[in-house]
Amino acid sequence: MKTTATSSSIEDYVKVIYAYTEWQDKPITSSVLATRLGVANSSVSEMVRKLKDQGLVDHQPYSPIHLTAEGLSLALAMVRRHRLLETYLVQELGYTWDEVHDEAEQLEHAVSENFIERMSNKLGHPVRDPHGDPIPDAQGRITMAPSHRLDELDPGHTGRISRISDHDPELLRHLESLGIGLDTELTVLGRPRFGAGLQVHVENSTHDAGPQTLGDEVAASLWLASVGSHAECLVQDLTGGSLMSPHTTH
Amino acid sequence: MKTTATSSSIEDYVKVIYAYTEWQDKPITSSVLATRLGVANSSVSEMVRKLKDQGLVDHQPYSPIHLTAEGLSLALAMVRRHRLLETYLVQELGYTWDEVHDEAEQLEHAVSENFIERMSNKLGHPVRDPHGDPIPDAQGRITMAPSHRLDELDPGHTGRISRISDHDPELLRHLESLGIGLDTELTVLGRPRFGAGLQVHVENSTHDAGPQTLGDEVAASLWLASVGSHAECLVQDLTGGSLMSPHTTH
DNA sequence: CCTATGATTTCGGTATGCCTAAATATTTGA
DNA sequence: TCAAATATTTAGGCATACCGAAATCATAGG
Repeated sequence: MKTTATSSSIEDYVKVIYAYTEWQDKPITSSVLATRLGVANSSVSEMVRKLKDQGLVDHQPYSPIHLTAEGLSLALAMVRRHRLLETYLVQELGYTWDEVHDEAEQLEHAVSENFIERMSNKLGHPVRDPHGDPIPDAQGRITMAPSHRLDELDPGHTGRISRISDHDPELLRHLESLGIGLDTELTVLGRPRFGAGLQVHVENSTHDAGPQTLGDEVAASLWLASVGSHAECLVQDLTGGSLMSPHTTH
Repeated sequence: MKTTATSSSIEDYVKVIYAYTEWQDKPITSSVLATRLGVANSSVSEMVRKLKDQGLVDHQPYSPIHLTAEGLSLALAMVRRHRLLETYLVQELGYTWDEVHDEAEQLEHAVSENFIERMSNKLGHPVRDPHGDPIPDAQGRITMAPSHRLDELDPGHTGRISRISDHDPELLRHLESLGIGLDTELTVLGRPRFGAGLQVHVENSTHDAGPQTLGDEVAASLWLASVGSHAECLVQDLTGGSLMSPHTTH
């Protein structure tokens, strides 16, 4: 397993490929990858060839792109970096939820393995970031309570919020004002007879304890873990050894 | 004052040019710059032309290189970043003196202005780093007690160590074992009749309190501030406003 | 079945920042 | 003073990573 040098571009490509399949399993296509990275399609074509040469992805021309075991390992290393950084920025430097993403995006390519492990240590080796996204351990293993998107649950389900999509900072602020955060206990009441949205009962609310209606977009951004299940489920493992260090051009 | 985009290479060039004149005043030459940056002379020639085009240096062909006011401003911003980062890594993440340099070298190009100011805030806005090197404030102003290199002082001088050159990590460890650190009180006794070295009396020593002999290299790595003088002297100022942000390619 | 449409790749080109080798300028000392 | 040694710059190239335009592939609809 020769660890070829990985540039920060390569790290970004691999990370985006991984991210696309984290919460659903269709593999990513060239054009989606281009959009997510903000580069031209032609740039992706070239880079994917390079990633393939380096053994980070499997790819047949005109087909979707899959990570190899080695690519997955690198992606998980980057995800670990990103989420530990976000957690650290919030807990140690007082960043707000919506400030951290861009900062972490830059830092993840610049910090050393030493830095990462010292951070993890200082934080007490957290297994999830401030949004509830799981943080892979140094071996690339991911642990997370089995969860479902709120908008896919039938009425009656009770559980605690285990993940909040961090795509829209505005939405994060909206949820805060509703008293909904990580680990908030919630019961799904159902969809109102007419009109949109999902009615839920927020348990711990410091606000009014009554039922609240969440917009469709909001409900699709929340994951619920059954309140009974304390099972932490090992979602991801890498056969063989420790996470590859991204080995940036230091 | 248009702030042209500065790459991390440009930041390095400007920082090294500045560093060369920080503790003596001969301007840096092309080949010294090349050595310090670890690049070929020809690369320096090209980059210096570019720095000149961007208004960061003054330079006539075949002559030494000077920073312009704008270049100085950028250099001070980078020095501020570097030294704050070193201080932070030592104080908050338990790095040792000799581990911090390379890490800070990478991070200084990646962190945002926001990150820097949050760090400075958390550290209580320190004015010097763990080696005693002054940290410019956000306006580029440097404050430091007037000091002299130990090997340039006449016998009888008493003062406290105000700076320790961080070039040789081994030397740092050696000093530690001698009980000499930042703010250690010291009296210069003189040079022994024959042979090399400088005899000093270490005041606060937790070790034996007798006179110790420092090698020439050691003595040249220590700066002493007179113990009476509590004057903090403003060494550097930038006419006009705040430090330019390096504005990395974020 | 076969074409039109959209997705993907290939083909020249650009910018950065580095290199070696060759040319040119400066300095030094015989 | 002037040639040899040294310092610096120019010239020609390379790698990375991007672009737009043109060519090629895949597939859905008629």
